[in-house]
Parts: sequence; structure tokens; C-alpha cells
Amino acid sequence: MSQVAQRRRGRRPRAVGEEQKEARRREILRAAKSVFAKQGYHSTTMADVAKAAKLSYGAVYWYFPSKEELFHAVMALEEEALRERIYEELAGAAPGDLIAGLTLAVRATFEFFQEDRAAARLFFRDAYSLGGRFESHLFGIYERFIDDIAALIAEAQRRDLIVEVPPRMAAFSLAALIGQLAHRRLTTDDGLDAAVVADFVVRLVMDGLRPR
Amino acid sequence: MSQVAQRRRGRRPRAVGEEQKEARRREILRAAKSVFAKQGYHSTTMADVAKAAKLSYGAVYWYFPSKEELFHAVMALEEEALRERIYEELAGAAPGDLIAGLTLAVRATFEFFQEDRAAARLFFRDAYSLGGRFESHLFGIYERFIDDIAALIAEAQRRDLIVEVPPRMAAFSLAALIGQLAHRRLTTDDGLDAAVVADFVVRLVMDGLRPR
Amino acid sequence: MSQVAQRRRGRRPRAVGEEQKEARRREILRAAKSVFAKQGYHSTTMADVAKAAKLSYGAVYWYFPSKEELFHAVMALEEEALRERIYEELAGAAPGDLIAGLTLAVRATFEFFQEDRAAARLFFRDAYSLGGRFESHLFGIYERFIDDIAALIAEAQRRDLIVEVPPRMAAFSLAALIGQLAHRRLTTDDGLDAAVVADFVVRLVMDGLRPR
Amino acid sequence: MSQVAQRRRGRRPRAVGEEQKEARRREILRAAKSVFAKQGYHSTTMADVAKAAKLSYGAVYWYFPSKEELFHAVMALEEEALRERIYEELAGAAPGDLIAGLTLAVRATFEFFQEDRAAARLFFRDAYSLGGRFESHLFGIYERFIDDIAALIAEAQRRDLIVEVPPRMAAFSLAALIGQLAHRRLTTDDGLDAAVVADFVVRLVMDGLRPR
DNA sequence: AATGAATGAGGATTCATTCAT
DNA sequence: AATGAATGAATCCTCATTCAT
Repeated sequence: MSQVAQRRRGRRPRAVGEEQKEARRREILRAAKSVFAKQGYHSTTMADVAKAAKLSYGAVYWYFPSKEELFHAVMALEEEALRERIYEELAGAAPGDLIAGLTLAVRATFEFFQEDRAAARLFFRDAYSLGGRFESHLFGIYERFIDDIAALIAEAQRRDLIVEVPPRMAAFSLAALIGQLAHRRLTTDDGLDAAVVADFVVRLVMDGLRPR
Repeated sequence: MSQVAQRRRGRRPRAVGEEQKEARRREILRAAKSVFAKQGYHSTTMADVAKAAKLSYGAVYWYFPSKEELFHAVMALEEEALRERIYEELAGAAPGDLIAGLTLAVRATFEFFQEDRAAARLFFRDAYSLGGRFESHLFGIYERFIDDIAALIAEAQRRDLIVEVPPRMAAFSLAALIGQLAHRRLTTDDGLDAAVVADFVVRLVMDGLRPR
Repeated sequence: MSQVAQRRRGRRPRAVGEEQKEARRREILRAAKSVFAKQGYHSTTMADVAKAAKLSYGAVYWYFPSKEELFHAVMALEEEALRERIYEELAGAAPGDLIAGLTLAVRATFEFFQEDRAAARLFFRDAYSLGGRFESHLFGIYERFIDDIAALIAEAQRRDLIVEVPPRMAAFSLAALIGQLAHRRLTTDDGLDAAVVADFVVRLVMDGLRPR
Repeated sequence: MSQVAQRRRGRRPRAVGEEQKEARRREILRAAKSVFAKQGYHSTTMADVAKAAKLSYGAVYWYFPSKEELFHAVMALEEEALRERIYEELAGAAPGDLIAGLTLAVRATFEFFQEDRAAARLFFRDAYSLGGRFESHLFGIYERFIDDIAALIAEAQRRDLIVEVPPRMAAFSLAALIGQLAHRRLTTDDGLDAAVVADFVVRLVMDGLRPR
């Protein structure tokens, strides 16, 4: 049955089978990401999400048990997308050249947020807004990035390419810098070019971490 | 301002006059800071604030027109405290030594958040999460820091002590780095000493911005 | 009724024909009784019923038009079971000995609820709690018991074995006593033996109704 | 200030002081009792209660933290009223005449429910409908009656006025009988006079429990 | 016959804000 | 100045029921 035929009868096409269910789920996630990014977690109602997903009020609950769970699902998806983007980039770098790899990772991350402003909103504004019992979970998500970058840094330190500092602290600093600068471009208008900012970060960190 | 002038039926003696009014105002701000920091902006009710200030349910509205305004007032106070702390530190530095001044500023900022965890919560969790018409205002607050630091950086650049990069971007990077690292220490347990982290930031930025 | 006649794409083989339909119906009733008894009418969702019956979410509606109707059907079945139990017992009693018959009926009723705690829950908790347009219907069910017992009592009165009181009132009293005592044993822990309670009721009513 | 003057200005007279607060509380309880009795616990919304109390939607929550708590408060009040009624009656009986006292208690209870049909509804329909974690609490309320009556019965047994049966079981039977008969009069129309029913219960129990 | 996705009215509860006193 | 009762819009979530497939 063609897609067109499916759309014709009934109130709304019913999702059928695992595939369609997954598709509908993704559609809700997409809609949720959009409204969460636009209005912020607390100002977004489940009705907003439903409306954006062109579903009825309660249908969202068929796919997600609560607003919080929905938000987490959105974040998990974004995190995965960012990770993929970074590792895709790293795969293209010369295997031994850790500095070059790091540079690429920085650029990829920055570009990711540059292209997907909604994602930046979610990461750097809303992820903080849940606080309390969710904070550890959210920082847990964040941690995975830190781990990956810290491993790269530790390897570079073994080769004396980077000064001896706690690798996780350095990794976090890098991540924080990229994130905050990416976020800033969304909220202020200081006329900086994306490439300029990316190069600045890379230089700052590379020079800043270089052994004397 | 005699005792007699006080309202007769007040349950407890009321403050009278501008001085006392200001004192009461500060008391509310102190209480609000505490509960906002503990529970986050959205999870804090005006009743919580009133309770913490040991005032009645609606009295807070005599001093602040709304919850939002109250939060802004809290943030303004914190900002002022941080500024004072920084400039106090800078005043002790040798007038011409910009690098040393910057170093002191970094340390002072980091220590400020280190000592006042509540302030860090407010800046790095709640200020972000509010979004909308709040964001510009909050970033406006933030901007004043950037301006000050950017001026220092620009001066250093004129003396060829710092590489040519957009001063505001560099200033923001510095601020972001300090802030994020300060916040991180509140939410994770990576066992890093405050001094170690502060030195790391200073070194990273100083080396990273040094002309080759 | 060949296998072929069955729907092709059914996930599991479907019952076909009146017999199987009735079987499926009974299965739903059994499941419904269980969950209604465990959780109470209001706390039970149709999804709970479907799950317990190992049917899909909406299939229950093929057999019962609404939750209310389903509950009525459950109750009707229970009533029938109880009636059967009583008359089975009565059939074994000497035909003329009304007192003995009554005694047997009392014991049978009490034992019924003793053995089927779920039934007791339904009768003495849920049936009452529904009210409104339900109440008359439910008491209608109840009435049939009263009628039967009242007839026995009236006959006993004609033989001067029982004092002159309104037979239906006496019948109701008996039913109520048995029911409440049965229910009590489910919710409290007063360590009374079933036989003791049954004997007590019989004696109370028999002595209480005996002409002086 | 007179009551009349109070009613004039403003949206609604504000309750002031402990006295008025208590009065408003009682008013809500009265309204809640009425609607709970009319519609049953589950069919009653907090809006119904507020409307009946002529208060706004959320004002009820100023006095009671939840619907359940409100219901319990209603029940506690009813229980107290019933107890008072019974002991008032008992106080008028000859001190040593336990049988007469019991008779009076039976009549008083029956009359109580006869006069206050709403109370009967609450006790014999709604008290059951909460089930689960509340059942024990509700039966706990009930227990206090049982205890009191059981003590009377035990004393009568020591004087050989009543046959040896577990006192609490006998007490429960009595309570159940009265309750159920009272409830029945509200829901059926069997034309029985209140006095007739009361006398029947007394006789049934007195004769039924008399030693042979 | 059966599935399960979709609907949407309904309901308990919260809480910023107002206001009579 | 202060109190705290009152307001009511807002919001999350539930669940009986429908219906395309």
C-alpha cells in the first residue's frame, strides 16, 4: 500500500508495525526537540509537544511515559548525533596525529552546535534546568564525552605532546569551552565567524596545553 | 521613629523607616538566594521564600513585584558581590602588570564560586534555564564581566602581551571556563583541589593567549 | 470450522465458533474478577483486565460493551455461583426440616466467601462503592437472595418455627450478617476459625428468631 | 464589626482568626459530606466540593491537603458524632443494667443513621470504596466502636447475661446488623418502620445471645 | 476477531498573585 | 507593613472508548 493511500482515510493514519511505531516515535522526538528548544523545558507543555507532532493530547503518552522521560529521550538522541559527528570526523584524521584529531573533534563539535541551534539550546540551557535528582543523570550523559576526550589527551600526554594536567579536567575544559562558545553565538550577536571561533578554541587549547 | 509609631497589633515588632525596610529587603534576598540555590528557580515557590525569610505568605510582594523580579534582584546582588571580589583583588596587583592582574582575577572568580556554592548554582544552573525574555537580561548581567575582562585583554594586546584575538571572545572564554569548572566541582566528585584547577585555568589561558 | 477458516494473519490461533467465543468470554470474566478483586473497581483499568486475560488492549470491548457492563457480568456470575452453592447444599437437607435447611444455607454462604475471597471483595467492597445508577441494579442482584431466604423464613413462620417478623427483613439481616462477617475475616486478623463464626451466626439467628 | 458589615465589600468575606478558620473548615466538611454522600467518593470532584462550599476551586486545598485527607476528615467527624450520640444515650441508662444499655445503644445508632442518611451513605458505601492502603485505616475507625461494644458484652458475659461467644465477634455482628439495616432503608423501599426494625435487631441479638 | 494506536474529556493538584483586613 | 485566605488558570497525567487495519 502506498504512502499516499495510507493518508487518505480516517482521522489520522495509524502507525502499524514496529517500523511505523519507531517512525512515529522519532516524529515525536523531533517535534519535542523543536518545542523544547524554542520555549525551554519548563515553558513547554505536553500539549505543545502533541500539537507540534500533530498528535492528540494523550497520544504522546503512548510512546513516552512522562515529560521527563521524553526530555531524556530527546537528549539521548542528540548526544548520539553529536558523538557520531565527532567520530566520523576523527575517522578521517591520520591515526597517529592526536593533535590533528583533537583539532578535528573540536571543529566538528563546534560545527554541530553551529548547525543545530536547537541542540545547543537543549544542551546548554535545558539540561541544567531539571536539577535535583536528574542532574547526575544528565551529567552522566556529559561524562561520556569527557571520557572519550580524556583518553585522547592521556595518550597525547604519554607522547609528551601535552603538558601534564589531569586529563579529565582538561577534557572537561575543552568541552565546556566549545559548548559555551557555541551557545553564546546563539544568544548574542558579536559578529564572530564560526571558523574564527573554532580556530581560536583550538589554538587556545593546543598552545595552552603544550609543554614548555 | 518611636516605638509607639509601630503598628499596634503586629504579631512581632516591625521594622520602621528606610533603614529597616532595606534590612528586610536584604533578608528576603538572602532567603531567596538560599532556596533558589537549593531547589532551583522553578521548584521554588514564593511560599518557600517567605518561609525561609520568616515572613508571611504574601509579604514578599510588598518588596518585590513578582517572582521574576525577585530572582533578578538576587542575581544582581550576586553579580555585584563577584565584581567587588574581583576588583578588590585587582587593586592589590601591581598597576602595570596586566598578566598578574588577570591571574588574580581568575583566581578570585574561581574562589568566589568555590566559597559560595549557592551563587554558582544560581549562575550556572538557573540563569541558563530561564530563557525567553529572561535570557537577554541575564546575559546582560554577564556582559558586564565580559566588558571588564575584555578591556584588560585589549590593553594587554596593545602591549603585545597577548595574541591578537577578539578581546570579547577571549574574555568570554575565560569567564566560561572559570564558571564551568567552578560548577563542575559542585556536581561531580573528581577529587581535584581548588588550587590545582585555578592554576590550570590560568596557565591554559595565559599560555594559550601568549604570542608565539 | 476448519483451520483454514481462521484469519490468516492472527498472531496466535484464534478461537472460532460459539463455543470458543463463550470460552474466551469466560476467560475475560475470570481475569476481570481477579483484577477487580485485587485492585477494586475504580483502580482497575480495562488495560489491566486485558493484560490479565492475555488479550490485546481493546479486545475486551468485543465481548463487553463497557467497563460497567463487564463488572455487572462478573457480579452476575458470582451471584449464580453462590446461588448454586446454596441450593446444592439445601438439596441435601431433609425436605421438611426448614431450620436445618436454613442452617445449611448459612454455612454454605459463609464457606463460599471463605473459599473465594475475591468474590467477597467484589460483593462487599466494590458493589457498594459504585452507587448511582449502579446501586439499584446491584441491590437487585442482592434482592434475589433475600427473596429466596425470605420464602424459607415465611414457610418456617407458617409452621410456628420462627417468630413473626417481616420475612424479608429477617432474610436481609441474615444475609447481611453472613456477608459482613465473611468480609471481616478478609480484612482483619482476629484469629477466629471459620467454623466458629459460622456456628455463631446460625445460633444467633436461630435463637434470635425462635418463638418464646 | 457586625456579620453584616463583613459581608459587604470584596469578593468574599475573608475568614479571620482561628475561630473563623475553624468555621470555614467546618463549612467545607459539611459541604464535602453532602456531595460525597450524594455522588459517592469517586464521582465527586474537588470542584464539586468547592462549589458546594461556595469557595473557589483551589481554596479547599488551603484547609485540606488532598481529596483523601478531606474524606478522612469527614469520616472522623461523623464517627465522633455517632459516638457522642451513643454515649449520650448510654449515660441515661441504669448503670448496672447492661442489657438495657445495649438496647439503648442499638436504638441510638439506628436512629443516628435514620436521621442522617448522608452519614449512612458515607459509612456503608464510601468507606469501602477507597480500599488498598486506606482500608486498614478505615477499619481502624470502625474498630473503636467494636471495642466499646465488645467491652459491654464482655461485662454482660461475666454476669452470665450473655452466652459465651467471642465478644468482639458479637460486637461486630451487632454493628454490622445495625449498619446494614440502616443502609438498606436508604436504598430500598420495603415500607418498614424505623421502630420496627430497631426492635427487631434488639430482639434478635438479645434473644440470640441469651444463655439457654 | 483481534490488535493496539489514537483520542480527548476529565480531574487532582500547584502556585503566582491579589486583596480585605 | 504585614498577614494569610482566596482565587483560578495552568498542567501533567489517566483511561474509557473508538476505530483503521
